[in-house]
Amino acid sequence: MKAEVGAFRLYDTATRSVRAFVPLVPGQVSIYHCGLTVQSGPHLGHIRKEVVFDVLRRWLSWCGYEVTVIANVTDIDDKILIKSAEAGVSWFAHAYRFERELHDAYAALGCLPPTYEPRATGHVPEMIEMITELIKRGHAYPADDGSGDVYFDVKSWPSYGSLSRQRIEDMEPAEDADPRGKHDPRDFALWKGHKESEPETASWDTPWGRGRPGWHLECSAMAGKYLGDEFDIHGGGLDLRFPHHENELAQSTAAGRAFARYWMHNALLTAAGEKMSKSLGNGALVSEVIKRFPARAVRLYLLQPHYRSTIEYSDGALAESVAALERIDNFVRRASDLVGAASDRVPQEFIAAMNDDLGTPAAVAVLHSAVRDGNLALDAGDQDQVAARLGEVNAMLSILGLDAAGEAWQRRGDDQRLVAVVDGLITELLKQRAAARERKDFASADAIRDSLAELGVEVSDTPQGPRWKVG
RNA sequence: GGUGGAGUGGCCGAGAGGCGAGGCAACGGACUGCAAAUCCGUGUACACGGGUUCAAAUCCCGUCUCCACCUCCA
Repeated sequence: MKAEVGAFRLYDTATRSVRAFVPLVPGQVSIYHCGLTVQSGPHLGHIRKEVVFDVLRRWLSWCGYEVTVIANVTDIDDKILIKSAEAGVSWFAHAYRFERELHDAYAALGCLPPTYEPRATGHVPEMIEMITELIKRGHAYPADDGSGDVYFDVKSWPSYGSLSRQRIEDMEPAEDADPRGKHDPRDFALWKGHKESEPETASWDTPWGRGRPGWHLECSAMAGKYLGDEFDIHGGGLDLRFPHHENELAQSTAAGRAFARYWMHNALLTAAGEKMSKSLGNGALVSEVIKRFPARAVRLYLLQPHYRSTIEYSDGALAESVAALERIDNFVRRASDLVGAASDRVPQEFIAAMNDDLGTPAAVAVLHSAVRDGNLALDAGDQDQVAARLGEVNAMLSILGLDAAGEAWQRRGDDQRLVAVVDGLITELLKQRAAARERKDFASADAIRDSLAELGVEVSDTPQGPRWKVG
């Protein structure tokens, strides 16, 4: 364990305060965060959550904890059924297609895969077990209207509303005002009875008739199955706090489980002043954004603000991150050329920043300052200092998931022999340019540089000789 | 109506009573055949109005604007 237990402090939505993080089991951390409903391609807001929890996981791992991360996939819900029907494909094909897109998006943004990613449809027995327990304890009831729905009885659970600090009496009545078989309009569905209009494959047998999982229940059931009755951190976007997380908390505790010890919510990404969302159709799809901006710069863009601050999406700000990352990469390249590999070392200020509720803004500032000091050492030709700063920069980049050589960014299929050939060809051209410069034939030298530039190869002269990169 | 959160320089974005985080951009300089990269220098910012204090972006009161959630949104 590199870090002192309790050194990491985390904002807990349930208590609305930053608390020392003390895990349930010493040396281990269990995290559950709500994954996506795979009804359409992920936008930048969705992936912000993945990046935030990826950094949390990397940080806790660096601190020496053994981290288990469970992120579910909601592969059945109203919207999946509706959209798949519109598209004329089966609901499971529709869900799986977007599940794959989600995986592509995490990988593109350098997120390590969760320890396990359970699907809702694979956990019906666990849900039935939980509903049975809730009915037995008097906190749930099958609908009176014979629909096959099963509801949670919010009035039977006095602490309902505690996570979001809302009182049942103050809640706005539901818009549709259709009480169906509910005892109270605020009761929510644990299980949804099968409807004639829905495909037969989208329903499962239960003691209450055929039907399908309710959204809230599936997370409680899966968190319980993989992390146990009590676990450390439950996360998700701020918009899930109510009703989703409130309902999960109510169900799980009403079923006799202690559930999450800390609730962590990331703020949302807005576009033109409004929440980026699937329903508004204003989402910048990850797949589109990474065509226009390097994915690592997108990740840096998402980590420069604190995870609890709203980010107002802008191309301009993203472009700034591209420039900032280029400066960091330039240092790493120049320093590595000079000193080769350097041993990792994480600065104390970086540790302090990360321990303070995952303070990535201050952590990134420490990174920039190490880069500046490293550049200074490079200009001075101080190899020891260059190596020291390079080791720090690499270590910090790795924790933030921004190290270009890290496993999350490794592209498969790069042909190393082809890379060697290209390097050889360009080096040959650079030799000719050097010869031209030697005889002060700058016109020829510039012509070579210009023709390489047309191919997208940027050449720059350094004290160690010419360097090239694909810009 | 209820519950949270926000308004900071040209831009992005931290901080939360006392030396102006950091980045991007701009301008000036050093270096360079020219560039690029890099470094150095240049800024009297905290929505508005009051108040508390030796000292307020930060605390208090009021006002304005914006965002999120209030039954299947990350």
